Amino acid sequence: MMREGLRQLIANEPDLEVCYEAEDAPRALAAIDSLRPDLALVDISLKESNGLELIKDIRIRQPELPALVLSMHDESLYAERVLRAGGQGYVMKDEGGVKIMAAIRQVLAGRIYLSEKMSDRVLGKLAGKHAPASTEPSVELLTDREFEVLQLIGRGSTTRQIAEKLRVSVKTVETHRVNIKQKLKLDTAPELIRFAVRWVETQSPE
Amino acid sequence: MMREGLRQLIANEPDLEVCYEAEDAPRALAAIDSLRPDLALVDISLKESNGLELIKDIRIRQPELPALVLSMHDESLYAERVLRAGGQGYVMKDEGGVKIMAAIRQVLAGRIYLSEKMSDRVLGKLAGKHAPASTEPSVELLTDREFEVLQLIGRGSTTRQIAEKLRVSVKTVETHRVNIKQKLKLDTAPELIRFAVRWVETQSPE
DNA sequence: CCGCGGCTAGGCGAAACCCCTAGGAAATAT
DNA sequence: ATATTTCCTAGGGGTTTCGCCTAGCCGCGG
Repeated sequence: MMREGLRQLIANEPDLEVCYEAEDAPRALAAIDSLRPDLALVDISLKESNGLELIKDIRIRQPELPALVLSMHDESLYAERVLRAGGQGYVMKDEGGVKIMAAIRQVLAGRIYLSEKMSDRVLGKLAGKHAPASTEPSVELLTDREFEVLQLIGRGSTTRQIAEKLRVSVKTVETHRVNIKQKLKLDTAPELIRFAVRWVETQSPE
Repeated sequence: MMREGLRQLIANEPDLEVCYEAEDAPRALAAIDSLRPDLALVDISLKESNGLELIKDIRIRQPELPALVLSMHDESLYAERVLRAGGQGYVMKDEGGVKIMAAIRQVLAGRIYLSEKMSDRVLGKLAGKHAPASTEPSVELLTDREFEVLQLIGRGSTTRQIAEKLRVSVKTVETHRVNIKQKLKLDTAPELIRFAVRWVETQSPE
């Protein structure tokens, strides 16, 4: 149904045309090879395989073909991953037809599309970069001590518990937290904890 | 865009008509009062207020008006809560037009609609055989409001932000947090956040 | 009618958060 | 060799949240 609405939206634009709708990634790639579209709209909420791999495959086969990702998630992490995978834009499904069309046209014009709040977060980190060398965000900017604190935060420790474990003052831990937030461009304490929890999870399997 | 596709879908049915599309819950309720529709389609995507409250409000105002919930989440917990709140059905947005129409017609016919796997789970649970085998242990102890708070915590919101979003006092949110911690047997605030983040992640996998 | 669960919210002290500054040590640049 | 930067440390002070109280209101069910 999502696709139906999207097709309708595009069909209303006189200068745009939907040349194919793929059920899955293999068919999408095959169609891209044969039909040579100007733009690929990728739904990243696909169960069964993920859209990021599809974007990477598209990038390999046709580096010039821009990919605009439609997602139902509003997480900046996804937007970052999309850009790192080589996608040209990221727009949420519930954004409304106007914004989606704006995204489509912006990407067709060769630009990157991100919603404002996303671009604020993401742009600074990986603007212009096309080398996906580093896997995770800028965690590597953290010092050893900050890194240590981040991990303890990610395990659910309180500031006091961290201070005790590291044998330092609570004030010191607070300073580390502030520095971590700045380096990771996080605004609030809950966001810091959330990031830490996620990061710890990705680091240690299970 | 979602709405556009949905309207298109319904417009293609000769015997069905879309009488109104509401931007938010208050407008929806007002329109329900004046237009007296045969069915309410409720988007439960939980950005901006929540659909459960809307369903309850609908139930109060017009007990005979059936509500079919459209969601992008596929957790059985949602389906259960929807039914408990008085909804007549639960269907996922990416289900395809055919299934969505089937759901609409089934609910219009006075029946409850659930996807197969959900009805299996929900009915099985009500039947007494306890085969949860999924999700965290005691999240189901939470009330709707607590559940909502838990999700916002898991998305990295501060207490204040949650209070603003839910339009209640900070104190109320704090009370909810305390109750959640008790029910989930969590000791500290960071542990609560950690749990919430993990739980939210299991709801919308990458 | 009354109780009970759920949502609401205030009081209050302690803890955490946030922004500021700052010293000493080690690494790095000049 | 000296200067600068970086890192770890930590305090001051004001705001916010936490944690544990109590408590009113309402709808539902015995």
